[in-house]
Amino acid sequence: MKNKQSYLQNYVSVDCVVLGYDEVENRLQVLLIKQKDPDKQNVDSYKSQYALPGDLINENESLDEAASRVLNELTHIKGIYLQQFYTFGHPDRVSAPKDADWLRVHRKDPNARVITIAYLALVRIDHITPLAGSFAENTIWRSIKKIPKLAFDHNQILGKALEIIKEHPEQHIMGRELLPPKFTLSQLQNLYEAMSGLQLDKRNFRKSIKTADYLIPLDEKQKGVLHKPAQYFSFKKSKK
Amino acid sequence: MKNKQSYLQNYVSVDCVVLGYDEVENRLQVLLIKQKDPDKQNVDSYKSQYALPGDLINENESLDEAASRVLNELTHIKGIYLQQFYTFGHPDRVSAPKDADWLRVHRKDPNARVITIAYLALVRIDHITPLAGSFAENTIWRSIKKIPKLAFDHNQILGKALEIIKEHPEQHIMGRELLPPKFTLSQLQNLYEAMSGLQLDKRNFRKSIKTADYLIPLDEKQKGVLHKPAQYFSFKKSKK
DNA sequence: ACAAAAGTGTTTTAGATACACCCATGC
DNA sequence: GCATGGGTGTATCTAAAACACTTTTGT
Repeated sequence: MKNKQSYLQNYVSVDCVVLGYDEVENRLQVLLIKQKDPDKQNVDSYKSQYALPGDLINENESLDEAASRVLNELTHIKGIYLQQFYTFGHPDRVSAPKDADWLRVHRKDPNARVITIAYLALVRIDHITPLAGSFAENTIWRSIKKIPKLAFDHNQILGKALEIIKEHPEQHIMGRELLPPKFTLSQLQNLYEAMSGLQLDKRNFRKSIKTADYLIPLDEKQKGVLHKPAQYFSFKKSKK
Repeated sequence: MKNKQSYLQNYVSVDCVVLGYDEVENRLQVLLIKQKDPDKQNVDSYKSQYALPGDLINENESLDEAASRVLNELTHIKGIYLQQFYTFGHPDRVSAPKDADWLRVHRKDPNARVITIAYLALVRIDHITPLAGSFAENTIWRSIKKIPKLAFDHNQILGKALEIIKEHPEQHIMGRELLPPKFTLSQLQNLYEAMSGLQLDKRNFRKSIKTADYLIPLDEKQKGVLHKPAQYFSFKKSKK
């Protein structure tokens, strides 16, 4: 019987793709952290990079719990729904030269392989206020149209996340509080458009969302707008 | 800066859900291995169990490569397409009493956590002949309707795999050689039915698959059948 | 009165569903 | 001639797509 399993252990991390819906600009932004500069005296030529919030898992937590904890430690975001979507484990995924400095400072064994389970979350961008923590120097929202070069293989991870929400926008809208408790149908349509990247016809959109009966019409209208005021709606509570 | 990552390493494994389509019985079966009995003198009360083929990953292989290698080592199956579908990492996923004996024999640290990336493959059951290897004592095909109790959390992993193919049968049919190179439309319909678990109407099925143009009609018919001979078809080569 | 977004219906098209009989072959 | 599975068409329903004008408010 072979014994090759004896010492073959690996680092395991989680990475979080947090997409924030910016209703005003009608676009999705991704939450990135800027890696903290370590003491420059010790580490020459260190260049901090942007990265997805992510870190190694702890011993007695599930992967889902790890994702929540790590996101909280780096950005102080709490209580959002994170969904696992893919696992990245190429042997070289953290061994690009651009990442060497960070690893040298933050890992006992900078050359070790790291396998990462990627998570996806969608939030209202004005609903949470990230606050950098742990090794995050600060946090920023970046439009998904203008993604900088990220640490490790994070561009690839983000790309896969964006594919997923484009394919199934509807699955990521209900019950995620991406809109205020009371919203207009135009707001909802804008959200769908931002997620799918498509333009939708107003009448057809309204027909289709009324067929699927997500919505409760409210006895309340917009006020103070310089056009015909829109009716407000809210989501039905999930049927389960 | 915290250093908690220092020694926190984990075992990482891959597990393969290989589903074999049995055309004669028109059903899907899953490939299981029977864990090899170690020397009974040393390990009392060892009970071998059925399990999905899976093992720890090696150092310099990608996850996809690991899945192929592990499957080959345990069953001598080669060259089939394996697709990652979910990662299971609950801290207790390998710590049930039923699994303790196996771990004691096969792992340096039997209490260590193991995170596993699960893979899915679909094959023609008469197209491959598994041959047990490594710690597999033998291999068996079991109908997905009658799954025994499996090692670790493998029942859960298999359940998730079956959900996935039920939801998107069409994605797992093209280009997987689940049928002979020449096949009849009834054979194809049976395959869809086995994968989706649904009964389909013959005329409607034929209409829909001819709309989507997967198929090349061949100038060849069944021979020797005691009914009207069916025309053969083959798949178009993938368009890419 | 004008600007700005809200709101509203009909027609067309395509795809999904339901359904029943004749055909070619081997024995 | 009979048993067996192969093969075919139409009517209906539903969902998606295209498309333009009137309404209500604030200024």
